[in-house]
Amino acid sequence: METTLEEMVAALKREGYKLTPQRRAVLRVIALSQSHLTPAIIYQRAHRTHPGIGLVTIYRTLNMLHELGFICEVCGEGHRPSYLFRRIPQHHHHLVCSDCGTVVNFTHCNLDSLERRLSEETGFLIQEHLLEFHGLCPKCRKQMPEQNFFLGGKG
Amino acid sequence: METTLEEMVAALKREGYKLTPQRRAVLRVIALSQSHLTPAIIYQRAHRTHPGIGLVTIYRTLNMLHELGFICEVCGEGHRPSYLFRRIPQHHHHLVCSDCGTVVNFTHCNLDSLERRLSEETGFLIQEHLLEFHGLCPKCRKQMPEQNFFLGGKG
DNA sequence: GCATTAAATGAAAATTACTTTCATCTACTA
DNA sequence: TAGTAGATGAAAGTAATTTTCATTTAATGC
Repeated sequence: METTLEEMVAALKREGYKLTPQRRAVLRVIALSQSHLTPAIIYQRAHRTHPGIGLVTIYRTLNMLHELGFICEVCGEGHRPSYLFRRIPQHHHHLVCSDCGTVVNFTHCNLDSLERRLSEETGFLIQEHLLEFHGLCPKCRKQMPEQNFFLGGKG
Repeated sequence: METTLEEMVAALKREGYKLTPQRRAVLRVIALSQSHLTPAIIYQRAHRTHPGIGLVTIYRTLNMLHELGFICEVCGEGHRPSYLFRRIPQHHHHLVCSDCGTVVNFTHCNLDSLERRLSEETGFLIQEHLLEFHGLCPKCRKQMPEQNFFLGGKG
């Protein structure tokens, strides 16, 4: 069901990539986190178990993992991309905590009928969609009770 | 119904901003385009009617317009942000042509029930969502008939 | 119209995020 | 265990954006 660190390792080898300690370190950081991580954060963490790792290696490993489909990009309104272990292989989207960064996956976006309607109305050939929900996870919600009154979106 | 260039100009003045020829040039470029534009493209176009305009001014004007809510950001999977005249003031989303960049707005995303379900299931307080459809507009679709066979999303 | 002034501008430098280059190293294969 | 293709990291390079600051100018009041 859920992709594991071991499966990632196996896939890397299968695809002909070498399994270096640096790559292991990056994989570990990604597989252990429930949040979306920037390259800089991944670098910091990987550095703890593997001092001497270079930021370049982080970028290269992220590219590789993205191409292999093991990580997702979180977009969050025009800022720099951050990355996330793709725990479930099927089509899904993310519910992102804007405070701590925790991400919950959800499948069944039910956008098919909307997609069909838009396609008919506009003549567009729709190829993909991007959907993300942003808010506060239960923990962060408790820590900021005043925020609970703010229910408005961006309009 | 639709926001006009004149309304933008009026709002700027109302908010205490000065109406400089540079700002006029940027407003014009944005109001005339049906696509999302990068700062670099806006710079190029504004340069035609106002040679000597600096790229810094583009960035500053875009920030201002974004804060005032006159432009939307288009995200498109982790790349650099590009901007778009917010023609309709209400909550809406974008259908973006991945070839020519033309954007069609649509309201009624019908995400309320999904949002409620997710909120119940996860305990998240959902504050906003990000939704974009990407595909080929009718014109570009005709120009690349071979693309019509590619209907798969990112899975 | 004209002086005043706070805000806006643009050149240049600084910053940030990322990519490329290249000499060295190392995980894997035979 | 040697050979080798692929991986690494330091350093340089690139691109996008921001900051700094001296100069200019749009709007206001006279």
